[in-house]
Amino acid sequence: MLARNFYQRTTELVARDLLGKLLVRNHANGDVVLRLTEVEAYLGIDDPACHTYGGRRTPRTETMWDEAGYAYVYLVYGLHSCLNVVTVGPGRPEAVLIRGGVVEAGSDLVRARRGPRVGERSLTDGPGKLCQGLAISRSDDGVDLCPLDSALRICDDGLEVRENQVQRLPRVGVDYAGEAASWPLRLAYIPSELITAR
DNA sequence: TCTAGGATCGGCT
DNA sequence: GCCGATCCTAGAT
Repeated sequence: MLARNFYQRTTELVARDLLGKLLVRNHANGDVVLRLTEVEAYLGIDDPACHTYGGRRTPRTETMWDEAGYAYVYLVYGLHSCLNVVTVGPGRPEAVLIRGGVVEAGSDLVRARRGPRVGERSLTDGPGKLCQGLAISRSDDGVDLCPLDSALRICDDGLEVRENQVQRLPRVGVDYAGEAASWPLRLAYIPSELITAR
């Protein structure tokens, strides 16, 4: 279980340390556990790709301006939800977008939500897919991730992610942000069995 | 009010 | 690899 102070650090550090952690979703229909494998950092008012760039403060982004350790969920393209974790603290509207993970428990439930024809690999390998599979929607915006009984929380089961298992890549889908689109703020966790070169 | 555009996905070529 | 779906959000009028 990650405590508040885990999130009250620089966004890049939080993003790095979220890799390999477990996202736990409790729901009336059952629980789902997801191992986080891909995240993306959004650095607040100085980041042209971020929703709060230039100090923008709107009803949608209100959660980002508040305390760290809360879920910021928004809708993109009018149809997909995206889950973010708010970082740093009040007045510093930064966050980490959860882009992908691997289902560790509850795959039947995820499959039921994602559809029978969806392959194992594509169950939760994108921000919108992940939210659909875990039944995360706009109504989860502002949910506190820190309480032990939270319906949405992030746990540490002790898995260590070494530096050579972390891939740093440009962010996706933010070409409008100019040079900031190429900042290497997308972090991917490469499980050791997939690392061939060294 | 009105309008433009989007932190994506899945189907099709 | 390309393209359309789809509707909320933010900024302009």
